[in-house]
Parts: sequence; C-alpha cells; structure tokens
Amino acid sequence: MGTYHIEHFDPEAIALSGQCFRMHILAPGRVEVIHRGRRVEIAVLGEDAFAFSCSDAEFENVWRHFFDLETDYRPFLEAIDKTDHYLTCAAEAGRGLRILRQDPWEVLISFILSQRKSIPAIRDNVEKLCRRFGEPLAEYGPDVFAFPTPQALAGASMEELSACSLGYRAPYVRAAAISVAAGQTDLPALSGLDDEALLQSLLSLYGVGVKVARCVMLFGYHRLCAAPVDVWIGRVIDQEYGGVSPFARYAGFCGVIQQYMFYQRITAKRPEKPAAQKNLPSGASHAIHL
DNA sequence: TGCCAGGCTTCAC
DNA sequence: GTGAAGCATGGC
Repeated sequence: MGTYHIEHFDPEAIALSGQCFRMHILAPGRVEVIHRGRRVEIAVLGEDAFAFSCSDAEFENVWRHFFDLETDYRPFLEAIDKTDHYLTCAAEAGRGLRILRQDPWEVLISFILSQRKSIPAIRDNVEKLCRRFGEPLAEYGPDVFAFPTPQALAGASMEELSACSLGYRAPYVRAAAISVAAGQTDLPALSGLDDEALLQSLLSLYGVGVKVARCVMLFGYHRLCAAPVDVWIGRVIDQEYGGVSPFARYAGFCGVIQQYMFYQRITAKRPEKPAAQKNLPSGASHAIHL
C-alpha cells in the first residue's frame, strides 16, 4: 500500500468515462481496476492524494503507465478555446480524466461488443466473458477473473459466446479472436504503424468499423489524435456546434477533447436542447479525423 | 409496448 | 459510392 500525490487524476470520473469496462466504483472514493491479470484498489484520500493497494514497485512498473501519469494534461486544458463555453465546462468537469493505456486486445473485444449497447450493458457483457473464459485470479479473491486470452475466445463455440449475451456481435468477437490467436493480426506489432496504417489494419477486421477502430486506437494504442464519433458525440456536434466538429482545432490530441465532451454528455441529465448555433469554430467536419 | 444504446454488414440502387 | 434495412439484448 502506497500513497501518492497525483494532479489531474480522478479515478471515479475515469471509471464512468466509458473508456474502460473493468474499472468499478466500489464505494464513494474507492475504485478497483483489473488490467493484464492484476487488480488494484485506489482510495481517494483528499485533493490530489491517493492510496494504491499495491507495492511501490508495482505502482511504478504497472499503474503509473496504465493511468498515463507520465503525461502532463495541463497543455491540453490550456489549449481549449476560452470562447467555447460547452468545451470549457466539459473540460472543467472532466479535468481528472486521463486516456488509459489499456491492452489493445481487451479494448478491441470490448468495443466490438459495445455496438448499440449502453455502457452498463457492455460492462455486464465483458464481465460475463471474463467469468466464462478468463483465468481466475485467486490471489485477489474467488470472484476475480482476467480478461480472456485470444486463444480462449478463439476456442469458444458460437453457442458459448452467445450465452454471454453478445447477440449479433458474437461472430465479430469470434472472428477477431481467431485472427489474433492465429497470428494473422499481430496486435503488439500494430503499435509500430503510423496512424493511418493502424486505422486500416483495424478496419480490416470483421465487425470493426471506423468508430470501433478509433476507440481501439485511442484507448488501446494511445493515439491521442483519434476521436471516436458515436451517437453521443454526434449529438454534441449537432446541438452545440451546428453540425461542425470542433476537433480540427485540436490536432494531435482531439481524442482527449473528445473524452471531455463524451464524459460531459453522459454525466449530464440528458438535456434535449434543440440544435443551437452557439459554437461555430472554423474547421472541417469531424469525418476527416482519425 | 416502443425506443434506445460508445455500429457494422449487407444489399439495393 | 451512397443510403436504408437488418441485426440481439436489456434497461427504461
């Protein structure tokens, strides 16, 4: 158990932000994460003060990197257009968000099955997969499981996958698992590709479209230039920006900006405002962004 | 009962 | 190349 002073870090906000489905709020100020066969609990002690339920060595070797604590998020916040009221408020609400450095394989499968599902439903599906096909992590308790390996999912039948409530996404998950397990898709090697090549490689997988590919790029490969546009972000762009994406202004880190917008949108009380012409930054449509 | 959820593939045209 | 239809499941 170690205690640390960390700025711009809000584990509860990150757990709610929809980028990671194995991060749970256990109680106010207490969050757990399971990542690459390890589990850690984080306790919020006070402003910028946190306790991690692991050794200092594990914090330095695993969790500092996972939570992207080496990155200074201040320049991202300072670059936000002060006349953009929506984004200024969103960034203030989400100033403790960070883009996690997750396992690309876990991100790939999680976002394949995210299609047309709510975040709680995705979380349930991921947990079902882990319980059914993941290795038990007995050192953390009888009810803790690792994310399934590609081999484990590739060896599952359609019936077994469908039993995890995957619906029509079951063949997508199976195809991706077979491709990765067979070495046809080498996920670690993809990290060496440039952004466009990485995008095209991900799009070649059955069941992976532009939105899911961008999620994998952002959350699995830490390509901060990738900004997934889903129904929520689409609504923000329509309602707050008159249909013109603000991402062009934030080249190189629009994935971070997107995450502030997404968090603000899903944690708001869903005010269904009519389309407004409030923020109209110059720039191209969001469609051109990775 | 109907609509919607971090969409994608398939098939007309 | 573009747009609509169809797709499973669960929550509200």
